[in-house]
Amino acid sequence: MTQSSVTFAKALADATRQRIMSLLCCQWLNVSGIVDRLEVTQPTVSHHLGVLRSAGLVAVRRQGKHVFYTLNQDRVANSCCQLAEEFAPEREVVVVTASE
Amino acid sequence: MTQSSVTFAKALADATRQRIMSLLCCQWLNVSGIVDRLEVTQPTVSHHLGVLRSAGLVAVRRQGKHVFYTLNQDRVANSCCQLAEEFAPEREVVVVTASE
DNA sequence: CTATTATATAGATAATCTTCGATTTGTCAA
DNA sequence: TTGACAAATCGAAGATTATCTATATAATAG
Repeated sequence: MTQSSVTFAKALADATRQRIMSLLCCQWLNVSGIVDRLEVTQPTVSHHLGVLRSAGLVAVRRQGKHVFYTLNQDRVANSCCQLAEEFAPEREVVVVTASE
Repeated sequence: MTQSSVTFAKALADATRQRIMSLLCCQWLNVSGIVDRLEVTQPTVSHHLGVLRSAGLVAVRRQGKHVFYTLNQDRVANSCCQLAEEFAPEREVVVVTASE
């Protein structure tokens, strides 16, 4: 059991945070863009983004006044595999790498 | 974002619970057996087992006065894949099924 | 430089979670 | 049936977390 596997699980252990992750999954969005799509305040979104950032799950890019975030899918995929390795070692869970 | 993906993440979002999961990973253990191997009390272990049970992550078997638990690796592996599908849809995370 | 807009941080509150000691429930042996 | 042991539940204390409002910081336009 590693520290990072607890950190990863904690980062996913909240419905609002998972909704933010879904939004950031395949696109860059700035904070206001996230706020517009959810029913929580801007500081709440910033808080959750901070948690995701601490867990290393998002990439950040500043552009003028805006700060854009996106989910780091590689980190998510690898962390999922790591969890499976720890707690389902008799199964084999892998990231399929496109062979071309 | 499904309900179960939050439930699963919450179940893993505690270090003590992950330690219990490690213990139950490849063996059946009764509650006292878990208590002996950790530094927490019996009610605490029972509580965590209840959380894991609610999340459908453990199998339970009563044997006389003892109640034995083991981790359901299939559930863990599938839940990990489900998380990856939701939050890393552009990666492909799969459970490799032994081809014989 | 000042006003405006976007985001982060601070501080407070309420809810949730972890843990414990005490008690109850379940199971068996005598 | 009673006594002993295993596990679950209860109830409370303390810690952590989620959320909000208010405020501070950062960036830009004028």
